Amino acid sequence: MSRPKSSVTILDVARLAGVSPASVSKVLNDRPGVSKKTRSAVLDAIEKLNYQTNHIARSLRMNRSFSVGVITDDIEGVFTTTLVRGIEDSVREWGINVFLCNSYGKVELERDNIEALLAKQVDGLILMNGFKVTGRGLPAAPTGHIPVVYLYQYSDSPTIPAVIPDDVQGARLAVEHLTSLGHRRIGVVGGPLNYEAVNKRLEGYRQVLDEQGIAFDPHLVLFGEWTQAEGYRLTRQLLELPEPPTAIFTMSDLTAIGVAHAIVEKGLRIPVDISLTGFDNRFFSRNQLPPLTTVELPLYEMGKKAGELLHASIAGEAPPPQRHVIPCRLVLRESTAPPRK
Amino acid sequence: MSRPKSSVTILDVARLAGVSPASVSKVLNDRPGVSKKTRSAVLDAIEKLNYQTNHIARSLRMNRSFSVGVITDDIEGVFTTTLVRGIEDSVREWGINVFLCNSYGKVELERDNIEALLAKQVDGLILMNGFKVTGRGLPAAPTGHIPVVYLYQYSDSPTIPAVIPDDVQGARLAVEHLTSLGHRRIGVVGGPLNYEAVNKRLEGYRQVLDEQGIAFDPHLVLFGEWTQAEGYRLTRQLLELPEPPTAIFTMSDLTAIGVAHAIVEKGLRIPVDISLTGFDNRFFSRNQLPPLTTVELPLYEMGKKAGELLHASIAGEAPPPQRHVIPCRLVLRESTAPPRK
DNA sequence: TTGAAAGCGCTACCAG
DNA sequence: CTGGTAGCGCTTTCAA
Repeated sequence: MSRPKSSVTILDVARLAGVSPASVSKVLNDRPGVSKKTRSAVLDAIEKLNYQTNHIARSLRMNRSFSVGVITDDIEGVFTTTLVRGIEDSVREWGINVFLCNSYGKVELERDNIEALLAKQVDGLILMNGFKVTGRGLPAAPTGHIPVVYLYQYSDSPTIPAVIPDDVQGARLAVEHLTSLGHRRIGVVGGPLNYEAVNKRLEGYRQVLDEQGIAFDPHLVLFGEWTQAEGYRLTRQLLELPEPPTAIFTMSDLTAIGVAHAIVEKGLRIPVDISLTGFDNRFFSRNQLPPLTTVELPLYEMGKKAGELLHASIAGEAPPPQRHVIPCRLVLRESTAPPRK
Repeated sequence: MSRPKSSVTILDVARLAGVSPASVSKVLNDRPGVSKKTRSAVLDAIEKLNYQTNHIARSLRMNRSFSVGVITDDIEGVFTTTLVRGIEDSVREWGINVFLCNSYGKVELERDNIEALLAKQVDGLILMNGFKVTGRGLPAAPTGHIPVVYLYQYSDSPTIPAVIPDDVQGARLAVEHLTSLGHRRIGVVGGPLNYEAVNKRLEGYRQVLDEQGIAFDPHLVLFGEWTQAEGYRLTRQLLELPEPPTAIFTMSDLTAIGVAHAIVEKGLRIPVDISLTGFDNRFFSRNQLPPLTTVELPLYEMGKKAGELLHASIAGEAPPPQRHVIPCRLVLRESTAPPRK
């Protein structure tokens, strides 16, 4: 059960260098007040002994663990790993490691995870969500005095900053692209209306319409589940309109597959007869026939931002507790073209 | 920089309960040698003060951090998160948390990560891989005395146990299903031959052929990249054979999409004219037309097993340093049927 | 500039 | 069964 304690300590280094442990510590932490001579002696000894800091001891003393916790509702969610990669890349620069926990979206598990992470003395917490419907209030357990940030998750709490994609701007990107091509009748195949993201994207759509002087036609915008089947169903509806759209703005790449099926089935061609845009830039969208023009979510950047925010809070710089909105990017492929005359 | 140390310690508990810190510790750790009375007094005090163990202090004292490190080559790999979920679920039972690190497949980064994790005094390490070509030797940095296990990664090191899927058995599942349906000419669209998994799956294929008294026809088995395009290309080749196969065993679901394209393009129907099986059970395989019969990789179970193995090693039960092969599962859908007579 | 010493919160030994 | 106490490896204060 107990493990060998072979490791060399700061004391060993001090002895070899002929100085005190205090000086070694100063060198290790780049603190002032140590002579060139002492410094190099210490460095030599560290090298010679292959000394490695024991972070546990340091953590106990400093009351700071140099680790943060990340709790996700859905570790297998399609957006999760890119977000985590961003977090990891940003905090690693500060010598911080991340504990990853999965809560399966269960409150009790989130509570257990928070408590476990707190006991491990994490310096901060990121609560993350693949695709959450609406904003959320406080975490499932009190998080004490450590900073918390929400990632891909609207925050209802005034004290907790949230990092989210700019859904309004993302939608604008797609719709502006379509209008600039000359489209005036642009259909919308959206997700469920109880998603904040769906409302934001709708807002972006309407903004562009307004700016272009295009009247909003409610028959042209339909909402439903985030599925292929739903995309198919809604699109059939759209195509049966007396005056069908010449382009369709879809709010998810997965749904867009169903949209494409319905279009093709109707004997129409993409993009000649009808243009199509997706959202998310999932891996398969480049392999669609034709390759799908879509809006890329800034997942990696969001993860990085969340890490930076958390680090800033840990370092004491209170970040403005607000929404941090990260812009999306348009990925042009071959599913869009000017409308037929 | 320094944070408030509001936390209540074991000493506070001891004082309130009117006992010694030693007794509190015993209660906390379920150690024998404490009377019912003392025990309940302690429990009361813990409750009253809302005491939370400081794991850092405990770790320093016990030389054991109750955390393990997981290093992955590719955090965004399609198999990664399910593996991690398995690990997490298994080690959580033991009060262990996981540090997740991404090495991008770079040796230097793996080394840095190992060193950082060692400094954090992790109790063990799991090195994980999405889809690695062949076996690997030692980790990129010495791991000291802590146990290491490879996950989804063949091991060339006699001292490091590896958890891998049973590719032979998985292939057998698919091919036996096909032969039991009556197929005798079964084509193979495989991945690159330098992958261990590809060779194993080929072995499974040949085993079943042998058992069924079907002659191995080298013209029927083709290998190439793990892509859709390659599946398409190889299948066209297969279909131009003087005596084309009545079924195709594909070694990845992604490739199978290309295979299906080639079949349909040729005017053949799945499964009426030709049966098709995939491998991996990726999320999209159920949405193929027709839904794809495929072999599911036991990713979650593999993660669990790796966690268990690691925990056993940490607890001192030296695990047999060998391959731990986890069986696959056949997912029957609609892309397979008896051959036409 | 240096180092002696006091702990951080906990566990484990050992004497009562 | 109980509790006093040493000490895990480190940082930090403070006096020299």
